[in-house]
Order: sequence, then structure tokens, then C-alpha cells
Amino acid sequence: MFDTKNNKNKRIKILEAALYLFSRKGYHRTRMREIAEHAGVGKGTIYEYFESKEDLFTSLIVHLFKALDEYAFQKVKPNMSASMKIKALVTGYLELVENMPREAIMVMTEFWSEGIRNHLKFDFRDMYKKYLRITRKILEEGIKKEEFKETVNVENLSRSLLAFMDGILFHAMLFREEIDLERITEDFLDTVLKGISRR
Amino acid sequence: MFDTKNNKNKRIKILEAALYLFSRKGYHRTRMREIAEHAGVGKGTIYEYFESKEDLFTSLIVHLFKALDEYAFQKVKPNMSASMKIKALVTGYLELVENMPREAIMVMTEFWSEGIRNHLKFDFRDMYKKYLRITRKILEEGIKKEEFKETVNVENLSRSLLAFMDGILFHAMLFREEIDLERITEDFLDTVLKGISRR
DNA sequence: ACATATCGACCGACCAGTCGGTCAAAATTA
DNA sequence: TAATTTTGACCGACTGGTCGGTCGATATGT
Repeated sequence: MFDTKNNKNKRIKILEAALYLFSRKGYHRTRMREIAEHAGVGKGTIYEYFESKEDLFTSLIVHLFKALDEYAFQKVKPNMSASMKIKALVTGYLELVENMPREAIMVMTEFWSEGIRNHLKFDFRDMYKKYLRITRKILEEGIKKEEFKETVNVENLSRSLLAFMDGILFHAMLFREEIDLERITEDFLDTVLKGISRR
Repeated sequence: MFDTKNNKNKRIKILEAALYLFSRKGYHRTRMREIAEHAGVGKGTIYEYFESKEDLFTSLIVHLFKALDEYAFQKVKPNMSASMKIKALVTGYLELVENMPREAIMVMTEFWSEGIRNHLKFDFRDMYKKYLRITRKILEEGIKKEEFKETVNVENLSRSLLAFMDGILFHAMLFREEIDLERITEDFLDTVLKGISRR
């Protein structure tokens, strides 16, 4: 049927317009009318696909997170060493983030700031938990394989890595030109991995 | 004169009310009427002290940043080793942040998200530059004193440390109960310092 | 002809900022 | 000291405009 595809196209178009505008003007400053115009649909049509402005916002976030989810994890291959896996996961995440239109990051930042206050129904802690789980598993595996010291605190370090990823992402946004994201991350991972590797 | 003190009190009262409400409901959801009520003044009075809602918001941020500025840096004493200085700086920052009402962090997060989009006049990149400068200096000193390897990339690592600080702060907000900020930071710094120390 | 999708004019709730008036206290005068 | 004038901090009702969401009309597809 054409219908489904047509619907999907229109839904995507609206999401794209929302991304474009939310990222530039922020959620609260963006008008539904603008989104409609930018998407080339009537304002009422948006409400055929999304219940409300907030629903549109969270749908957009889910949409973006999905891409992130799919991309970064597939970079980690089973035959890699634990160190390689860590590198792959972190750089995969940052790569994605660099390739992703900067717009997406902006929207996510706002989503953080809204989400933290529990103003939104969607709970994105789950996303983090998944990352945490995977990182923990890699670290544990590295310890078991005697690649990392057994004194490594898996829980704490995985949180630190995650924290670094978010932080450096934020800094990249703030200092766009001045920062070489890749080099910084490489340097950082080398340092950390040196710190936890067995001699 | 009594006038000045009275004025100051009222100004502070308004700022406190703004902190209370902005942190809970976010900038856009907070009404000037609410702030006035909470501060125990008339709505019009707010406009005697602040030009606009945005002016009130940025004034609040400046107010908060000042405390941060003064606290964290004084933790670094000249006679410490470079490693100790790094630890002092980072934990000082986090201590401050933990003692600071969580409200303040919330507001700052929103400020980030607004500031990134250049919606506000106040540019808080300067804050970061100061942190960067200090961290760089400590690292350079550590290298010169042969405490750290000379292969350490000062520029990159200082950015990484800063990134970690922001990231972990954000995570602490997200996962309040579940996280032991201090332990994680300690662990992390040990790992990194081990990674850059000469044998 | 019927069903479904689309549209945008319209509505009413909402809100930042204004402005003319009030009044207590400071300054001036007697 | 007491009476009188001046000041400006304070207030909140009001305004002009905004915007999310609705719904009946219209278009499109079957």
C-alpha cells in the first residue's frame, strides 16, 4: 500500500522539521506553526501523527537515540581485545555524534535539561543503563582475561567512561573549531587504558 | 543608609525565588508572577531590579558561577605535588557542586542548553577557559618536575579532565541515589594519574 | 459515494512587561 | 520639634500579543 509509506514519509518530514527547528531555537521557542510550514504540511496534520508538542519532542528523541543505539554498539566486535572494545565503543559513540548533524546534539542537550527535571514522560536513564551494562561487561571480560588489573572497580570506571563521553561531547559543542575530538579521545583512552592494564 | 541594604535584600530575595522556581520548573515554565509571589514582592518590583526575565536568569547564573569560581581554585595549594593539585582541583569542584543546592545545578544545566544556542548574551566559555588554563599549568609543572611523563599532551588531557568533571556531574544528577560521586572520582583520578605518572 | 487524510481559521487560556497611583520615609522648611 | 513637601520604591490590574490545540470544511483516494 502507498498509504503506509506516505504516512511514514510525512511523519519523517515532520520529525525532520522538528529537529531542524528545535535544534536552532529550542523546544519552547519553536512554534507548531513553524514546524508545519517547514515540513510542508498543515498544522492540523501534525496532530494526526503526534498527540501534542511534547509527544513530538519525545518521539524525536526516541528517533535519534535509536540511531545512536544501533550505530555505536555494532562497532564492538567479539574478537577484539577488551582494550580495543573500549576504544571501539567510545570512538564509535563520538564518531556517530560527529556525523550526526550537530542539530541532533543540541536537541539532546535540551532533552537532558528537561528530562532531568522529570518534565517528560520518557525516561532516558534506560539508555545510559544499557551503555553501562555493556561497558561493565567489557571491563569484566578484560579482567578475566588478565588484560586489566583485577583491582579495577568495574562499576566506577564504567561510569567514569560514560561521564567522559558526555562531557567531551558537550565541550565539543561549546568549542567547536578549537577542539580535535578524535585526538583528545584517543589520548584520553590511552592514558586510562595504561592506568588499568597489567604490566 | 538603610536603603542600600534593603535593596540588596530584596534583590537577593528575588534571586533566591528565581533559583527555587527556575530549578524546579525550568526557565520557560516559570512565571514572573510566581517569582514575585515566592519572593514576597509585587511583580512590578522585579522589574525595578532586573530589566527582563532573561536578565534575571543571566544575573542568577553570574551569581552562582561566582561561588563556584571562588571555592574550587582555593583548594589548590602551591606546596602540593602536581598529582595532588589535580586531585584537589577536581574534588574541590565536585565538593562544591555537592554542597551547592542541587537547584543550582539544574539551573546551570538549563543555562548550558540555552547558552549553547547563543540565546543568551552572557558567554560562559570564559569560565571554562580559566579552568583549562589552570589545569594546563598544573600538568606542565608536573612534567617539568618529572612527576608526569613528558609525552603527556597537556592540552588534550586538560580538556579530558574538564570533560570528565562535567560529565560525572551530569550523571550524578541523573542517578542521584545510585552514585557515589566521591569514590568514582577518586578511582578515576587514580587510574588517570597512574596512566601519566613516570614509573 | 464513502472513507480517509489534510488543512488552516479560529479559540481561549496564558503571560511578559507596563504604567499610573500609593504611601512611607527622607528632606526641607518654619 | 512639628508641619509640609518631595521622592522613589512598590505594587498589581491591565494590555497587546502569542500560541497550542480544535474542528468543520475541503481535498484526495478507493
